[in-house]
Amino acid sequence: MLHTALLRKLALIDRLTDAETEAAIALCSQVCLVPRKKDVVSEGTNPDRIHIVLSGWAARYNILRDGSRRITAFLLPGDFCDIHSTVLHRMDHSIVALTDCQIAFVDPGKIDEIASRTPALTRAFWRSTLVDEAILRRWLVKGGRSEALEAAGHLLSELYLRARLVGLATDNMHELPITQQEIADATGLTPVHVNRVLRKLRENDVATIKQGALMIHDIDALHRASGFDPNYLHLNAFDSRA
Amino acid sequence: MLHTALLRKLALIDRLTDAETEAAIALCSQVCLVPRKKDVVSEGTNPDRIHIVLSGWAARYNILRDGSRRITAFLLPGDFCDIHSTVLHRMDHSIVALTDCQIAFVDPGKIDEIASRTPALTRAFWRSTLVDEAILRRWLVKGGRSEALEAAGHLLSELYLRARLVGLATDNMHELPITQQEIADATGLTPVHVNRVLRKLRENDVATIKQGALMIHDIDALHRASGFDPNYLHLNAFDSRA
DNA sequence: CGACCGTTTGAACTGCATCAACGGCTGTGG
DNA sequence: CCACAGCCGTTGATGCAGTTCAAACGGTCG
Repeated sequence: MLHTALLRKLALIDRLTDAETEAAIALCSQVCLVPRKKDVVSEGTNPDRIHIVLSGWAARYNILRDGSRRITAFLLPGDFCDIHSTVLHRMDHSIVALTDCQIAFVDPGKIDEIASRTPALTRAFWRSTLVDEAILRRWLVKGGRSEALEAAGHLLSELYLRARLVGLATDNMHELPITQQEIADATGLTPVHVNRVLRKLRENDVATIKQGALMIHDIDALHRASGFDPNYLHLNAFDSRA
Repeated sequence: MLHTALLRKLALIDRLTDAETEAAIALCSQVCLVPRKKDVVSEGTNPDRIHIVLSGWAARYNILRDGSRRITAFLLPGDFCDIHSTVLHRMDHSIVALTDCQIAFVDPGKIDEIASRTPALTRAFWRSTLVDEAILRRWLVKGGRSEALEAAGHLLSELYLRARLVGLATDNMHELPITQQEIADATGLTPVHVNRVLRKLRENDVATIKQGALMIHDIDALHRASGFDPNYLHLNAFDSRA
């Protein structure tokens, strides 16, 4: 199903009733295809639709003054592109499809409507935004002049876990449809150095990227090498609530 | 007034009725003093209160594996410390008072109550979170291996503007009660290099930090040098709404 | 089969880190 | 009122992780 990933993600975040689940599915009624390399939303525009990734991978990015690109988030199936535009009027960054993507576009009014009718769903959206913020903080912590291997390893750890969460990964591998250039844009390294770091991971039998797939040989070693602690993804957010 | 900064900030974000303003003021009824260098909230805890900075400066931070500290946000008067804890159960970072601070602590239930009674205020809080997220993204963009002068200059530009917004700055100067070490922790540079960068700004008659105050001699030069574009702070968020 | 895109490897360079020391200001206790 | 301690800012010398430039290799698609 197209909306599987979204429901999986919401289910992880909060317990939803059948009615709320229905409401979430209803959001995905209008779908468009965005081909690889094309912007889903562009900087400076004020989109009149909220976008949700249903299939494929996308990325949030800014173009820097020197023309290079900085990726600030990877968007997997189930992720919102721009709830921001419900309240902030202008995109301060762009979103590009890294693979061919199926994107649901939703009338912002519908979100407002949900906000008033199904509070639990609102809380789930709200929570999902806060998790996005936590991920951003973690990227900031990992990016700031810490070692290149740590930054890249951490990114792989996060993507692997997030892919698993929405059902995109098996025990020790998943599709990783991103180039080394894109890993470089996300970590702030050069593609050349990303290549060397990935080679080291391969040589140490930690993880291998081949033909668009990530194979993890030793997840513990990967987590150790990159200081990865999944707590920041707040996966058990609702388990611990009364 | 203690709550002036909070009201100024909310007023910038959204037009509020008198009743909503009253509700915001009511949030600040319980205040405690947190002395400089003491944690307001600590990582790993699940605070049962939401905290709002009323006076003084605070910072969000994580301790890295090597023992160093990474600051991920500066909190000025009017800023929320941890709305997160309304929905996410566990702090994945700490918050420390950089100066002696007056902090309002609010029962999370009160926030929920406001959410149902005064939707405009809820939207203002929501929007303020999204601005925080935008600031994080910008830090990520500026931090990722761009030049040290750009990173430091951008931080000063942002702090100056944010200080002005809540009434803490005059035309070309404001109190900047943070050490070079703290600028280093925020930019991912070493204190030594921060010092050299600040010297360069001073020598070029761009900006000077002296005795806990930032004097800006040439704001345009500062913005140019650091590629600062205030748009990401979404200051005119509500002006452009219908 | 050629063109293109992404990956891989090498060689030389550099911005920032690291280590180390000193100077100035502030507060504190004798 | 002075002496000392501690914190913060400043400056110099050296080294390295990652950049930059350049070139070759392999798969894939029209």
